[in-house]
Amino acid sequence: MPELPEVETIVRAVGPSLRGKRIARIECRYLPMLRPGLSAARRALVGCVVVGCRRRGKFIVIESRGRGGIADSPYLLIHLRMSGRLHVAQDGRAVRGRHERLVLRFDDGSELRFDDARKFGRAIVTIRPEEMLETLGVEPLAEEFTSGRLAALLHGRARMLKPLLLDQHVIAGLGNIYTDESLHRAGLNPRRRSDTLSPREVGRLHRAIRTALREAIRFQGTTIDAVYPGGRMQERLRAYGRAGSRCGRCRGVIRRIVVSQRGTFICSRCQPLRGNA
DNA sequence: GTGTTTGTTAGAGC
DNA sequence: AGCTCTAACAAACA
Repeated sequence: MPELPEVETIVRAVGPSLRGKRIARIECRYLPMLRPGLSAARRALVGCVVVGCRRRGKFIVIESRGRGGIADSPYLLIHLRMSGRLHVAQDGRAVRGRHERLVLRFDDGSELRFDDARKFGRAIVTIRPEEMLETLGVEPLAEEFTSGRLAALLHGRARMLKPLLLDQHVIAGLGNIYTDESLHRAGLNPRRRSDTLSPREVGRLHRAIRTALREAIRFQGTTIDAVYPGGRMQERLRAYGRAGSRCGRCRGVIRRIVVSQRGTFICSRCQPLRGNA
């Protein structure tokens, strides 16, 4: 479950080593993951040079350029979903992952490898990335994501906070971990209706989302066993995955509940549904 | 076997 | 009509 901080970490790690490389070959071992198909992907991308690698929500956006100039810039969009992993192998012969699905080989012999145990991940080749990305909501770390902007998003609908924050069309990048972390830091109950928050509460939530995400990026994300190894944020999570342990703020106990079919971790003391200013 | 995860979609309900 | 919620689904693993 790589979320915004994990995807950002991957982009920062992989992006610089991708730029300037020419795609020489594409192999795909699980065809349903690749749209619109392997032969179309090869036609579009082979021979192109990678010119950019960035993140939008939980998407990794790889921009390339062919010989044809500005009109000829195909994109590869990658979504890791639950179990996707991405890394660059400098030597094409280095050990392969156990669930390797897609490999871009570059003309210098290095490879970009997409490994995905559960096959939910997707790779999309397109010359119009906006079509995939324009339905995404605001970037929570962008300047435009102000407290006022969040207030409008919350007050404009009457939904429970948790499913609202998880909705990629509203805010792009939060998943189960950082939604729970943000709500805990803000002292808000995940079942709280979005249009009942006071301006102070909106401000707390705004700050909580941004600090939780920034801290997670600083610690290179949360290690999720074999799915996403390497980050150190799991040591700093305050609610997610901590059922039974004490809340670091109020000495309450973190409990696991289910909200909109998702496992949800809250402190029932400092995240009450009512009576919280 | 059971539970867990993401995002999309279909259908129900208000 | 439009919004919201729920269930189902894809698939693997501990």
